[in-house]
Amino acid sequence: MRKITIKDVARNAGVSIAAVSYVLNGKENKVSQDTIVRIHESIKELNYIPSITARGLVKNTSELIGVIIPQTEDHKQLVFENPFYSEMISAIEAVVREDGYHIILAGVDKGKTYLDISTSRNLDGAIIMGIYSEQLYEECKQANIPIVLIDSYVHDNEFTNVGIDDELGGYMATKHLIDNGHRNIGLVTGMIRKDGVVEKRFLGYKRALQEAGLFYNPDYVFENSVSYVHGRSSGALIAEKYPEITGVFATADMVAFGLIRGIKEAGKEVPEDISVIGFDDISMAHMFLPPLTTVKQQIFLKGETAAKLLIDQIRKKRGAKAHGKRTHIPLEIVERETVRNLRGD
Amino acid sequence: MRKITIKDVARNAGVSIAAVSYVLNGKENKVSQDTIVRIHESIKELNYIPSITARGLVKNTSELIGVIIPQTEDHKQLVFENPFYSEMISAIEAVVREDGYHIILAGVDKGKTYLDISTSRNLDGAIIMGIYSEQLYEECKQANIPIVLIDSYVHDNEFTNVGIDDELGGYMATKHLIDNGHRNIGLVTGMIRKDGVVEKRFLGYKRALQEAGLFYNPDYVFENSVSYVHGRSSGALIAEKYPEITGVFATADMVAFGLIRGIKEAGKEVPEDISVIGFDDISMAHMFLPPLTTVKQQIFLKGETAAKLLIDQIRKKRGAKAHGKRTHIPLEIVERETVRNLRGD
DNA sequence: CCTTTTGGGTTAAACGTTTAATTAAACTAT
DNA sequence: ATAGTTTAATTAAACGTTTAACCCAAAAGG
Repeated sequence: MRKITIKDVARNAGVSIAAVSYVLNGKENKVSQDTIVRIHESIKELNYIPSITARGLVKNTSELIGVIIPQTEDHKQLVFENPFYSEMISAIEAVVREDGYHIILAGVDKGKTYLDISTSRNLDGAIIMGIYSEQLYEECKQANIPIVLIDSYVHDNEFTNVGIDDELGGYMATKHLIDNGHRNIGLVTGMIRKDGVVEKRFLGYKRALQEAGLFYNPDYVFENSVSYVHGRSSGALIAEKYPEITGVFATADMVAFGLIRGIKEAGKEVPEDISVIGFDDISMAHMFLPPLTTVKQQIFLKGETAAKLLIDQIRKKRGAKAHGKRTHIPLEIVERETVRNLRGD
Repeated sequence: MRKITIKDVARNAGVSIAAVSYVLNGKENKVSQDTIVRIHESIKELNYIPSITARGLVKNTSELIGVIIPQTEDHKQLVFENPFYSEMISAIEAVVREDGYHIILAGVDKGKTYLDISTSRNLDGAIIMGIYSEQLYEECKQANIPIVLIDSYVHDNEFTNVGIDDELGGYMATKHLIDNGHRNIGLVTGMIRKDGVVEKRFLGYKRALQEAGLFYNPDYVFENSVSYVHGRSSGALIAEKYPEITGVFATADMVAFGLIRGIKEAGKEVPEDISVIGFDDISMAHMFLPPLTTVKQQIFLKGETAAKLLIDQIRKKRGAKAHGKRTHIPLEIVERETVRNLRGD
């Protein structure tokens, strides 16, 4: 059966197309009460659903929001190993749905660039999670739609940022270990890239050490990828070769899980022999055994905040562009069972 | 700066709009070699990117694929607690991207129904995960686009199904326990609904019991939600009140995690006192401590398969509609450390 | 009673494409 | 040289909306 269009409704109600469009758009001062109800009846009767596509063409909108998330190395899959992203997406979807937007999920490929997606799809806005090449940010500017960056430290007035104070987070984690009497503290982490979130956490780690008058030992930082496997091998390594290390800060919960596994495989116990503190508080953290002590970032709130800021910006399009604003979601230590208090002994 | 359209390209290349469109669509027999290159040059020069929206209007396509996933009870969030879905989505996105499609992610709300989304967005196809109300399936038929259902047992020739043999899975899990010498076997599971996946697994559980000449004891099935918390409370309950139970089949890994926690909290050990087998093999299963023995379903393959089938159907639109086909992804037990062999003793 | 305003409606252009129909020129074959 | 065919281009309608511009009748103001 043919698709019903505004034309059918108009005919059915015995009015012009324009009249229908006016009531669809709530411009009710243009139409008499009588016809309004007549039109509504026809809409119901015919089960008419307007085409967002057609509307988009003339209004130059799409009611679509792009969500760009990191991909695996081979550019094949979206990086969902870390549930972190899913939780955030869930939050984003929830808020944009309220305003009739949908999210389109995409990785950015070699061939199709971000700009391609944005302009060909006529995105109304985009949320970009993670860190990418300079080129991508350039493209974003050209795309000329509201964009909010999550967990990125590019400082450009074009973009709104939401994230956490990673330096503080690193500091808090390390300090928590120190406060519990640890003095030789390892750091296991992904690649420390200039202006990346892990660099900030690393900086926080160093600050806490310094503040406590502890010596920063580069040998104690195990830098590779933010992954379970890196955690696991580092755990084994630490347990076997660094008996003096009593506490380790893993810059992501996933890493912490691997770390604990590695430590146990090497015959030591957590937290009896080695304490571990993670970062993120993904939902798995409290389910893990032993339940993971970690720096909690409110993932859901983060996604929600990003989405709200984006919607705001889309709304007042040419209004006050929220220039280079950066919102920080608060952090908090959640103590569970992987950090031992050396002081109490 | 204004958006560049096909018109600009045409002007720049000194040809008609139609000519440009023809080369864009590879109908190169309609255009001379000379002009083809001239047009390509203009495209490059102006950085022209075609509007999918506009094209969609005339071709009646959107190059958009809807992915419907379950929501939390309150209909607020997408159900991402279970990483299961994220993994599948990642797979789906990967394959549809190859063909230039994007996925739009949505929960189905009270207000906006599935049909609304589908027709207003002019979806080219949809993948629906999980089980919904009759009404939704009715709407789907009316929408009249290719649809593939993942993990659903609605039998209707309109839909292509991909899933696993849940009955067999339940059987395999239970049999594995039996083969390891267990005789009193608990089942902890979500609500057993007619024609739902958990019902099938439950049926498999009973079949394995029966086949082994074991008595089916309704008291041994702990039916509630597929969630960590349900697992946890059931674990405590089993450990405390059912000393005769030595093995438990949890119908989802998430549940198994909770189960193990509950058992340990009640002072018993896994697998020494009670063995546990899960279902799914989400990536967390091998990271868990102890690593979880489970029935592995190839989640990624499942998503991939669904996506491929959908694309196929979209392609040969009016061609052979893959009528009511059901594809089963193979299952396999992966033995890790939560099932104890009682026989060897 | 004439002019202006207002309410309620319609017409038609525009959004950026695709594609059927048409035309014009250049070849082919006789 | 003529008719027929092929090639390469253009024109214009169509897709489903929105919205500025226009129109007319009735009400309001003077």
